[in-house]
Amino acid sequence: MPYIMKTMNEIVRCGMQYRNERLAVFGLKSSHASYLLEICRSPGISQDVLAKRICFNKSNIARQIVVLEEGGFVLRKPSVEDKRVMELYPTEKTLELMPQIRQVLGDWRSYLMEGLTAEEMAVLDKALTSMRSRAEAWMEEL
Amino acid sequence: MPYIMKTMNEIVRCGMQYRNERLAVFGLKSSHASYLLEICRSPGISQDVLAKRICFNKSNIARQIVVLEEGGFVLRKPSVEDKRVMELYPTEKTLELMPQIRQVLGDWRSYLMEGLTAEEMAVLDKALTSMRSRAEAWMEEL
DNA sequence: GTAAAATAGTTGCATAAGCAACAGTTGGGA
DNA sequence: TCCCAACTGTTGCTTATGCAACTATTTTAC
Repeated sequence: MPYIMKTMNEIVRCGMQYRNERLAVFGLKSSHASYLLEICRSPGISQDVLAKRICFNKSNIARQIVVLEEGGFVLRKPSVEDKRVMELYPTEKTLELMPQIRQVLGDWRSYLMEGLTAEEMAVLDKALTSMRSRAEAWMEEL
Repeated sequence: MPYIMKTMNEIVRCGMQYRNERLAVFGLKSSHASYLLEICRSPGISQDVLAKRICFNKSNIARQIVVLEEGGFVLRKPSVEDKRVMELYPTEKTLELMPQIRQVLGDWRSYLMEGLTAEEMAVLDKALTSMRSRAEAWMEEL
């Protein structure tokens, strides 16, 4: 199975285009979904931790978070414990929007995974989770 | 398993950085590996078909192929049957380089998949292949 | 207690990518 | 036959991304 990674790349690129199309009505781009998802999961998360969590360069986080803040999707609050960090919070607007965003992501996932058995899905989930943790481990050591 | 796609995105982004690092010695970037792999698999492939195969926008293909041609990695030959298409061929240099490129891709794959059983790998392969064909089917219909 | 190292975020720069518009070519239908 | 639609590739434009350098804080070591 020499083409697994290539296959994954292609699925991911298609997914980006799908999200770009479906999220446009909310004024969001493909990558913003990851940002908002993670911020909602961990309100108060710092930009640095966010960057590592979703494997983006911290400079992109900085710039896209500005966009999301200007769009009223995210609040940035300086941390009181550590003046270096900016805590990220979802706005009301975002919290109300999340079900629709999750719907878009869920639609794509369901469409792609149609035809797979529950067991295959479980293996896929387990395997990908393991692979991600290894990928992130590699990233950690510079 | 609501985070499968997000997990895949993250694995893919890490992989891009891995390839960028390891392929730099050959004067190649992350995405070039996909291009060369596909051109070696189907010598004479057109830019349009290549774009669809690896899920890239055709304008990127056009520009990156110029880079690869200038670097001596790819030959472009106008098709005799259809004057619109440019046939893409690997150069000798590329053919000699491919084992090393495959090695880089293989190293990353092996590293990521360490710990998975042969059966899990098989399921992963089957599931991803199915998902890719569905993803590409979606792309087809504009 | 202070200096050096590590951390969080920002910004400048170069580049890769997608979209849309365009030109040239081909093929099918009136 | 001729015209229109579909196709292949190119280019202009905008934007997203990564890297490296920088500032400002915090932590660590002496």
